[in-house]
Formats: sequence, C-alpha cells, structure tokens
Amino acid sequence: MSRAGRSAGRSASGSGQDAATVDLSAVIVAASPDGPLVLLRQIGGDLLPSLPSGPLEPRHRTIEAGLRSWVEELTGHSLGYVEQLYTFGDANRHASARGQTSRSLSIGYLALVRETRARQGDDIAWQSWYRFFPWEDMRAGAPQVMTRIREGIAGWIAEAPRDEREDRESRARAAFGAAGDRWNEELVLERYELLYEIGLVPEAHRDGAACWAPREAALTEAESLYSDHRRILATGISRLRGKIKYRPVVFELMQPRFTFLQLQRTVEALAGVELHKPNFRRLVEHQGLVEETGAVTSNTGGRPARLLRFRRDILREHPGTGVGLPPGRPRKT
Amino acid sequence: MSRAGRSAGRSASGSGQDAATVDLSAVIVAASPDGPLVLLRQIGGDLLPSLPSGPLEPRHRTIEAGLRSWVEELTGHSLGYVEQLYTFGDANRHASARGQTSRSLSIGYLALVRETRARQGDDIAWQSWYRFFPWEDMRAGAPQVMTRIREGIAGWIAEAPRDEREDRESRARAAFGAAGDRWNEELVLERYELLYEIGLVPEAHRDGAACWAPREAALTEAESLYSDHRRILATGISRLRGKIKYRPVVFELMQPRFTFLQLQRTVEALAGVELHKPNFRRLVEHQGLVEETGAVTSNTGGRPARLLRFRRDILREHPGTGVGLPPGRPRKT
DNA sequence: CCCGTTATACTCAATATCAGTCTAAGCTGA
DNA sequence: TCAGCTTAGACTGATATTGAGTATAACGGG
Repeated sequence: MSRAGRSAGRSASGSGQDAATVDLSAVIVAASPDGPLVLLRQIGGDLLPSLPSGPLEPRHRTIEAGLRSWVEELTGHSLGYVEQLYTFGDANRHASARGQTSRSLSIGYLALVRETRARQGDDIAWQSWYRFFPWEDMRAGAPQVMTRIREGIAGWIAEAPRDEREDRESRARAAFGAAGDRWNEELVLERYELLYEIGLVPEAHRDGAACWAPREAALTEAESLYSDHRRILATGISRLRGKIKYRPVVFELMQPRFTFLQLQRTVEALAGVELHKPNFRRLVEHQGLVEETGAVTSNTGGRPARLLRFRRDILREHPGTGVGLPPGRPRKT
Repeated sequence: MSRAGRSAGRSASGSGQDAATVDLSAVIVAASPDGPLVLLRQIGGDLLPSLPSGPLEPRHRTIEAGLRSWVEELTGHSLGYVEQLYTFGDANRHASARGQTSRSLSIGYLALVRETRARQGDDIAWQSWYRFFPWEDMRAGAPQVMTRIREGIAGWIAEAPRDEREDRESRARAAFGAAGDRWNEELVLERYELLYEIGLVPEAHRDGAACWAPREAALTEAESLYSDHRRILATGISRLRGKIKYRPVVFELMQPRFTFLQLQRTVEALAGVELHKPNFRRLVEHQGLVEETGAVTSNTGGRPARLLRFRRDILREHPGTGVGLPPGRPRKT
C-alpha cells in the first residue's frame, strides 16, 4: 500500500508526487564573554555571509543525523543540543526556481555548542548575531539604530491609507512596544518581518517585495545575509530566547564550571537585556538547577566567586524548568 | 549561482542533491462540548485511521498555502489558525522506502477550526483524540488505563540492567510524574515516546523496534493510527497544550459568543485537566482577553450566564498573552 | 417554594516577583 | 598599610500573583 494512495486524491492520481530537493540550514550558536555567536560562512568577497547548510542525503537515517553529520564534518566540533526550527519552502524562494517542477525546501535547525574554535583556515567564522540584528541588543539601553527604525515606522504609519492606519499602529506597537511597555525580547521574528514588510532591510528589495520604503532607506547599521538566512536566524534567536525561560538550555553553552555572573552574562547576551543580579541569583538557586563544585575562582576583578556546575540530573527530574528572565534591571536615564 | 554551490561541499559535487517526495499531514482540531476532536480518515475496514494528508505540489506558492488548499478541498471548511509542527523524515519511515534513493518527508501541521460539520458521505470523521491517548485525559482523575501503564513501566524498570535502572526510573518520573507531583499535561510526546520505547503501543512492534514488552502487552485501551500518525498527533496535542498558555489560541475553537464556563470546559478538554473555576475566571478577566456582549444565555442549567466575545484587537496589542492554566482543582480522593 | 444547579463575587493565606540596600572579600596603587 | 575600586553574595520590604475556599445570586423543576 503506497502512501500516495491515502492522500488527498485528486493530485495523487496519475502522475504521482513531484520531487523536491531538501537542504538543511543550521543556526549554530555559542556564547562568548562578549556576546552570542553564530557560525557563518563567507564565500568570496561579493557574496553575503550564509548559514552553514548542506544537502539531506539518502544515507542519513534521520534528518537530524544528516545535519549532525555534515556540520561536524564542516566545523570540526560535535553538536550538543540540536532542535528543528522550521521548514521553509516558498515556491519563489529563489528566483531561479520559479517555473521549475522541482521545489527546494530548507529545513532550519538550531544547534548549541560549547566550543568556539572553528576549524581554522576555512571560510567560516563566528560572528555576534547582533551584527545582523543590532536592534535586538538592548543590554546597554536602546541602541542607535532604534531611532532610525522608529522614524521609519513613524513614516510608514503616517503615510498609511486611512483604513490601514490603526492596523499599522498596533502592529508596530506589538512588535517594538510602546513608550512605557516592557521590551519583549522574544519577538525577534515579528520585528524582522515588520522591517522586511516596510522595506527597511535590503533583502526586501532584493526579493522584489512591494514595500513602502525606498531601497536607499534600508538600514545600513545591520548586515544582511544570503537568501532568506536572516529570517532563519531570526527564527533561531526567537526560539532560543523563548526556550531559555522554560528549559535549562543555557547550560549547553556554558563551560562545565562557571560563576553566577558568567551564567547571568550569558543569559543577558542571548536575551539582549540586562537582568537584576540578586533576583537572577535567587531564581537560579531556587530552581535547583546548579550545585556548587566547592572550588572558587578569583579572576573576577573583585571578591572571588564560587564555581558552579549544572545539575545534569535535573534534566530528567523536572522537564519543565528553565533559567528564566527575572525581569530587567531598571535603567537610569 | 546555485544553492548547491554554497553547501557543505563533498556531497554536492558531482551528482547533485537527491530528491525527496513531500507530503503534508494535518492535525485538524475542533472542540465539542464533550471533548477535543481531531479529523481522521478511515479507508477500508482493515486499515488504521490516518491524519488527512496530501502532497505538496509545485503550484502551491507556500507550504502552508498547499496545506490550506487541499484540506479545504477535502473537508469542505476553511482553516483558521494554521501552524507548522515538525518535519518528519526518518529514512526507514516506511519499510518500502528502505534502500530507495528517494526519501519521503512529511511536514506536520496543526490547524484549528470552529466548525465540526465535515463534508458528509465521506470516509472522514471527527474523533475525540483521547481515543488514541486515553492516558492524557485526567479530567476525571487518573483513567483506568493508567494503572496498566504504571504496571508496565514498573516491570520495565524492575527488569532493567543494573546500570540502566536509575535512568529508566528518572525518565518514567519525568514523563508520568511521581506520586505527589503535579501532572504536566504538556508532555504528551514524551509519554508517547516512552510507551513506544517500552513497547506498550502496537506500532512499536509493527515498526519492528526492539522493545522490552512483548507484542501482547500493548495497551488495548488505546487505538493506534496509520504509520507514525499517532506520533504526529502527539506532537500536535503537545504544541496546542503548550500554546494555550501564552497565546489566545483557544478562541480559534470557540463560537463567536460563549460563556465563561464554556471557555473553561474547552481549555479543560484540550489540557485534559480540571481547573479551579473562580481562578480561571479571574485570570481570563484580568488579561482582558474577552469583553461582554451584553447578552445572556439561560440554557446553563442554573443561573443565566453572560455571553462573552473574544477581543480580537488584543491579538495585536499583547502578542504574549494566553489563557493559561490556573492550576488544577484539587481532587478529592 | 424548597432544592439542585450554575453564575459571579469575595476573602485570605502562601508564594513569587521586583527593586532595592548592605556587608564581604578580593585587588590596586598611593 | 590602607583607601578605594571591583565583584560576590546575603538580606529586606513592597507589591503582585497564585491557590484554594466561601458566600451570595438567579434560574428551573418538582
């Protein structure tokens, strides 16, 4: 009994299904003292950086196995945590694919690694993801680029047709927040898609999308990526920012032993917001996610700090706990 | 510039990528007064029910458009909320596909609809999803089947090799909870996968997986589904149960006007747990998700209830609110 | 008109969250 | 040596949220 025999019917009869080529794109994340890193390939001088990607081959038993296999081959280090993000597959994803019978699908994955030493001498490098999303880094308050974004959005709202105005206002408010609102760090994808639609990112023009802003208005403070890779990266950041709150995934990025502050800085780097130190400490302690190693480190710049380790057994005990973002530290401005 | 030219390299050279056939499977959910419903097809007498699925075709601009298109054709009503779940694609997903160069991928979707009138005279019908996951319905306390499950798990733990014992114990505890633990209704997939691994569901044997329990030990209280469709359904239930807590998706299943209790019963049906009425009410009121219509209904069996409607505008204002599960009503036993 | 049933409004304690302050303990450099 | 910097880590108090229970209101049916 064939699978096609059970499907919707009309199209399955006769010619059978059409084939698609499938490749796997990986958002590979590591954490450095300075910020969150993502692994990118830069091929040639004129091309935009791209996420590492490779084809799904028949020899791979599962999709995830395929991903692990070629990423490990490419980067030289093995992936710890791996999670499927989304399958992208618009028919017009590549202009060249239009009209062909073959469609190209791309399955996005999020992977977390502890090491940041990529295989040397390659065209591959770690980069801060805020290079591509500077507006997502609110750790030192709203960055420069945000004023340009708000101007752009204001213009887009101001020039809206009468019946679209309210809609645009509320969409902008939802994504970027109003004056007094708390910044919602999870809405990375929503914000990117709004900027795309308005035309403030160059790829909107590259893709030939109809948008409000002229090509010259695109933000120059943020770098673009190949094809739709900036969207995939946004999806990965969104997912990761959401997940650290209810699953202890941060520890996949930490060294085996770390201090409270190092843990906090990592969470802050990923979430792009600053946290209140005592509350963060209390939260982590309270959840029983870490235990003391007994050792201390004195390269803190101040009083020596206790070194902690992640309690691996917690993964099994409470599948529903994470580090959480104990609400931003109030900013004095 | 071809996409292959940017990919991992080794395999892309020469023969190019291998093609895959892609079909879309939908977990289509509706809510009835009695419980959560899922749309299933039953073809012939000897076959297991299956999720509606259809091929992805070149004419579909996006994957989601493809899904909507054939589901609407098949079922006769249009989908409201649609969300991609996961892409499944083990090479040995079908025994017949083993050794072939062509792989079959299946992209799972979750869809929510308000109507439950399927096109009549068809091989398609709504069924309570608890028919396939009776252990997930804890509304009236732990169901019968749970004792059989606990027995099975106990045996699996008891007969574990010395070094695996602790691991099995903690996995079982994580999925099904220990004595005093609160039931975590989101772990639908984890529980299913544990049962699969132990061999308590018939498909584990059908797939030829090596498992502890003999084929005869498989639970007869739960019905099986075609291929891996029970796993896809579990993924859908998990996702939906998680999502109602932080996004107002329940309202996609409600009629335009409803009472508090109807809303509560729907959430309870989905989550499979009973809720504390006053707290549920307070939570929903507090979040401003609903507004009064002014009308009342008196077919409540008691005092007439106010009819509410969902505040659609909230979708834009607060992208981060949901109905939430204001934790269970204590059970007197 | 009592009674079962559901609706809706309150109450109260326990806990969690938010935003501070305060002391401890290292290092540095006058 | 010790004042002054830095970070670590403990503690405090106000407020908000949660969990669970109680009380009253309004219908319909016998």
